[in-house]
Amino acid sequence: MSVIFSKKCEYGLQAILYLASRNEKEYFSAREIARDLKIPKEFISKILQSLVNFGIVGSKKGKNGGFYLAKNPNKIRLIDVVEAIDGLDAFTTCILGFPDCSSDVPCPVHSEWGKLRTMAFDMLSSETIDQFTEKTLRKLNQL
Amino acid sequence: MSVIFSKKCEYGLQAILYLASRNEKEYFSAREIARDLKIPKEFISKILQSLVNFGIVGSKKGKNGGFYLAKNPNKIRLIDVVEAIDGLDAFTTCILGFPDCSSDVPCPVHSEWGKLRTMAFDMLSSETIDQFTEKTLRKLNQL
DNA sequence: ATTAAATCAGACAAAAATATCTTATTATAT
DNA sequence: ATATAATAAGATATTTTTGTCTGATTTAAT
Repeated sequence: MSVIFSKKCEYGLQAILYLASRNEKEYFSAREIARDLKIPKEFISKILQSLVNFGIVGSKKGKNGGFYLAKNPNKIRLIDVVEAIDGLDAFTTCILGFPDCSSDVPCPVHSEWGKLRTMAFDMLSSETIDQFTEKTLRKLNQL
Repeated sequence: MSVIFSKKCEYGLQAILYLASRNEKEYFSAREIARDLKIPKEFISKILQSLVNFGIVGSKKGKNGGFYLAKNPNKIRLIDVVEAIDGLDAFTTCILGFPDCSSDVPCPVHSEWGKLRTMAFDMLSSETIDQFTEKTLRKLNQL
């Protein structure tokens, strides 16, 4: 299957957008995030833990604890989340998997795809989470 | 890991480009394709078989047999190969995996990413294999 | 005719991604 | 103090993807 983000990364982005779009509480537990986004609880829990290690998300243990954004949403870029979860290999390695593809000895589709990939990277790099919070809220209300 | 094409699809595209760029023989065996492209023989064999079923590649059994392009390279679009191997789901399903994402109830990044994905789709749809044969030949000579 | 070399089909194996379970630790509410 | 509910960490299980093996059939060269 062709795919752009791994499931982990999809879920991570969803969770980040979820956290950013709700400010009625300080902490959101993995349980409620999982319920609302229909993601396995233990899985999203693991993903959030790794985002905690990257400093994007914060957590509080114990009863009534949970997760929260550790940074201002206007300081979190989509690419940061992608990098934390999936890494940036997809933006640097050869799109066709030719082992020795480089700018010097490019694979046949190198330059064409390079453009597209650069666009994707730039888009992810320029767009911050806060730009999507309204839209996310609207979306969550529909679920 | 974020990724655009599956390994199968990468290998399939590589093999198609390989076939299109060489015309010194009529048939190329899975063995030599695998050797030159450094792909496991049985794996590329399976992939080529599925491309045969889609009518993109033809095959001849028996000694000195092998695979060949069943169509003129200027009639084979990159998207055809992708579709045959990975399907087109990546171009239609929600990029963030929101289960109920649609144009009516779009996910937060729907329209932004929609543009990019449409571009990718258009690029793959407009580009045919013959446009890359020279480049592929150059690439293969370097291996 | 026989042998060698190829595709084809299907079963099997290994690795990676996704998902679940279990236990420990922490913090709040009662 | 105790019970409850949360994160954290690590082991385990399942599923999907990737890769391998075996045998059948086909074709050409010898």
